[in-house]
Formats: sequence, structure tokens, C-alpha cells
Amino acid sequence: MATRALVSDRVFGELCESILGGRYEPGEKLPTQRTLAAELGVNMASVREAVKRLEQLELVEVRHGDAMRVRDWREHGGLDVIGHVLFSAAGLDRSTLAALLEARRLMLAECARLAAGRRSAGQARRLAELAERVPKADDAAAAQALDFAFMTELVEASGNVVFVLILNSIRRLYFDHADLFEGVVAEPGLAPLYRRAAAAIEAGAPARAAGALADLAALQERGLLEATG
Amino acid sequence: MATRALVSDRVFGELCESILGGRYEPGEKLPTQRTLAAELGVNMASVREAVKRLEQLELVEVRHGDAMRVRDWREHGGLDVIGHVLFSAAGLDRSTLAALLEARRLMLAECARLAAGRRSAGQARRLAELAERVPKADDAAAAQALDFAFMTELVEASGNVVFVLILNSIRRLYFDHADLFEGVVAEPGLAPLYRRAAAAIEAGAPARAAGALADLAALQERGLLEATG
DNA sequence: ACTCAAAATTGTTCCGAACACTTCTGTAGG
DNA sequence: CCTACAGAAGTGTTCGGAACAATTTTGAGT
Repeated sequence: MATRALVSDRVFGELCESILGGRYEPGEKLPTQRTLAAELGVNMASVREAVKRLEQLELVEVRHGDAMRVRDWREHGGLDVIGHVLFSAAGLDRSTLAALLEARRLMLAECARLAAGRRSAGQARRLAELAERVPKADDAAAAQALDFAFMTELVEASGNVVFVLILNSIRRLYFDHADLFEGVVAEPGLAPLYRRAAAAIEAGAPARAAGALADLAALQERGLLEATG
Repeated sequence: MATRALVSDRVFGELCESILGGRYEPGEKLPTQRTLAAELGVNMASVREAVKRLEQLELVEVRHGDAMRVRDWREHGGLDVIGHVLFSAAGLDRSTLAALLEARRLMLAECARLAAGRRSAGQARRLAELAERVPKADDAAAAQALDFAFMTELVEASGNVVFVLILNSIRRLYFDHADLFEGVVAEPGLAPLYRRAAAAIEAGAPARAAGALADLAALQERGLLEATG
């Protein structure tokens, strides 16, 4: 039984789209909370809960006694905003997708470089195992899950918590819209690259590890951009 | 006139510390909203607003009809969580700071590489200008502001919106705790590196640009870690 | 034209109630 | 004895209204 969507979530979604969709200029006043509640036919408390989330994302600025104002997400928004600009009402934004994949590729390559110097024995073993299992996955969903498990282990092995958190932000997009990301595992020729990466990390060869990950991610990138284009 | 802290902000802060401070195991039930409201002596609506922010950060999972449960921030938390783990109640976490600076260095180097191939004429000019102005800053605060302006322009020139958003997440730490980050501009010998970086980007030399930024960031990193150690 | 107090506007917090969903419990039926 | 189901209990969700606090606007008085 699909539980009914929360009222505050609906309000959040509407405001999010209005702001990210450019229906408000940065600095422009938002309608008052009372007005929003009346227009949307909901209680003011629900509006406030939605506003608190927008405030957490730094999409709006609220000042007691004054109006709420929208902020320039490109200037103040954090990484968690990316999902909302990738999938706006207008559909998938391909230039944002390209940027996302490029950033992913560069960061994973750097993580591989770090991992080659820091990975524990267990991490090296698990990476090797996952590299073998990814190509053997039954369907796209399983392959995606294994691919992400591989990347998660890789980033974990880099020993840098910041990259871990960045990957977490990306993971949400990956799984919330799994169908759109099937392309990352669709390309043939990926299997040897997983193995090359795992081997280089186990061998403690930073440059080779980074190269392998860059190649792997670039191939996934190509496949995905073609699939969605 | 410092406006009094909001009730929901106070609740948010307390819960945030409890969760990030490890006072709850991942998956453990949180007290009920009614209980929290009673214990903290506040209204339930204020608790809910705080919870919505925690939910946005994916620090808690709320299920209608069931209890609220804390999530493992290391597994689900996005980049925006970093600030709360860097500055917990126990003070500044130096290992997290080291990770942050390392990730910053690697990403800025990659941004410089991209920028060398994509920067507009105006961006190249502004980078060169900022490179000249940074060393001439009157005090630490001004130097920090110029340093960040330089990095902002650099990331902007990389043409990748994901890196822009990541930098935004980092900027908050930078400015909300400006005193702790004075070290980034304290090191002598930074001035020529800014110029080298700007020149390489203007010349369209990716490898040189990446190298210059890596050196620059590494020097800042050293200065900051020494200053806070 | 300027100053300052009052009014209007807007966000903030509170209270109490009703509703919706999940889990627990105890009873009836097998 | 065990299962299945209805009811009770527990918890999050939404609502309506009221009072409070901070800012902005207004207007009277100088």
C-alpha cells in the first residue's frame, strides 16, 4: 500500500520547482507563509515544515518580521541541490547530467589513486570480489547495485570521509532514478576495467589505479549519455 | 542587535549533536516527538521543524505510525553534513579537517585542469587580477575573502556545476568559522603560486594549471594544519 | 524635511484537537 | 497449540486558532 504523500512534501516540491525553475529572481520576495498556506489549501504548519527544508538547502532566506526571499542556488546551494536541478519539471537536464558524470569520473579517479596507497587488505579483497561479480549480474538492477557497491568500497578505501559524503549525495540520484542510470552498466567491455582497477589498488599502484578508474568511468559516461540522448 | 536564536534551531542543534556524537546507534529509535517536546520544554511544532531539517540531511528516518530512527550519517549523509561533524561539541575534529583539505586540494587541481581548457577571456582576466590582489590584502580576513574569490572564479571557470555546488558546501565552513581558517593565507610563498595558476589557466595549459593549484592548496593545507595543531 | 511613536505586516511559538498509519495485544476459531 | 483477525495503543501528521516578536510602513508632530 503506497502511503499517501505528505502535505509538507508536496508543498516542498512545489516551492522547490518554482525556485529552481527560475520563477523567482534571486532576492525576490516569496509569498507570505499565510498566503502560501491559503493558496495551496494547507495549514501554515505544513508550509513552515517545507520552508525549513528549503532553508536547510539554503534555497530561501527567512528573516523574522520580514518576508522570505529566494537565494541564488548557484551561489549558495550545496551539493544536495543537484538532484533537484537534474530532475526539474522540464525533465532531465542533460548538461547537468554531463557535469555530474564528469565530476564523478574525476573524483573516482582521485579516490582510486588514494586507495592504492591506503586500502586495507580486506578492502582490496572485497574490491577484487566485486570486480568479478559485476559482469556476472543477472539484470541491470543487480549490475547497478554491484557497480555502486564497488564504487562505495573504492571511496571507502580512499580513507577520505569527504569523498564518502559526496558519493552519498550522488548515490541518491543513482537509486531514486535507477531506470535512467541503467546505461552505466550497459556498455560492453567494462568487466576488464573493474578488474584492472581492483588489481592496481591491491598492488598499490596509484597511477595505474587512477587511470583504470578514469577509463572505467569514462566508458560508463559514454554509454549513459548515449542511452539518454 | 543579535536576534534571539530560534527554538527550532536550538532543538535541531541538540538533536544533531546527539546523533553525530554517537549517542544513538544507527537504526535506534529516537524519543517520540511528543516526548522530545516535553523534555526540551518546547512545542511539538518546533520539534517537527527541527526534525524536517534532520530528515533533509538524511540524519533521521521518519515513518508515519512508527518511531523516528537515526540513520548512519557515514552511509547516508550528504556533503552538507560535513560541517556538523567537523565542529561537534567535542571541538574541531582534526582528522576530518585533514580529509576536507585533501579533498579540496584534489578537486581544485582538477578544476584548474578543466578551467585551462574552458575558461572565458573574462574569467582568465579576473583570475589574473585576483592573483595580484590576494598578496596585497590588508588583513587576514581580506586575504581569506580574496582567496575564496579566486577559488570561486576558478571553479566557475571549470564549467562544471557540480564542483560549484561542492565548493558552496565548503564555503560555509570557511566563512562561518573564518578564524579557524586564517592559516590558509598565512603561509609565505603563496603569492607566486596564485600567479602561476592564473597564468597556466590563461595559457590553456591543463597540466601546469593542475600542478600549480595542487602546490598552492598543499601549501595552504600545511599552513592550516600547523596553525590548528 | 526630519524624528519618532503607532500601526500594519510577517515570521515564530504555542495549545489543543482530530486524523492516519503502524505495531502490539488479546480473543476467537482452527 | 497455533493462526488470524479485530481492537487497542502508540506515534507521526494535519489542522485551526491564538498570542507573541521582529521588521517595515505609516502618519502625526516638530
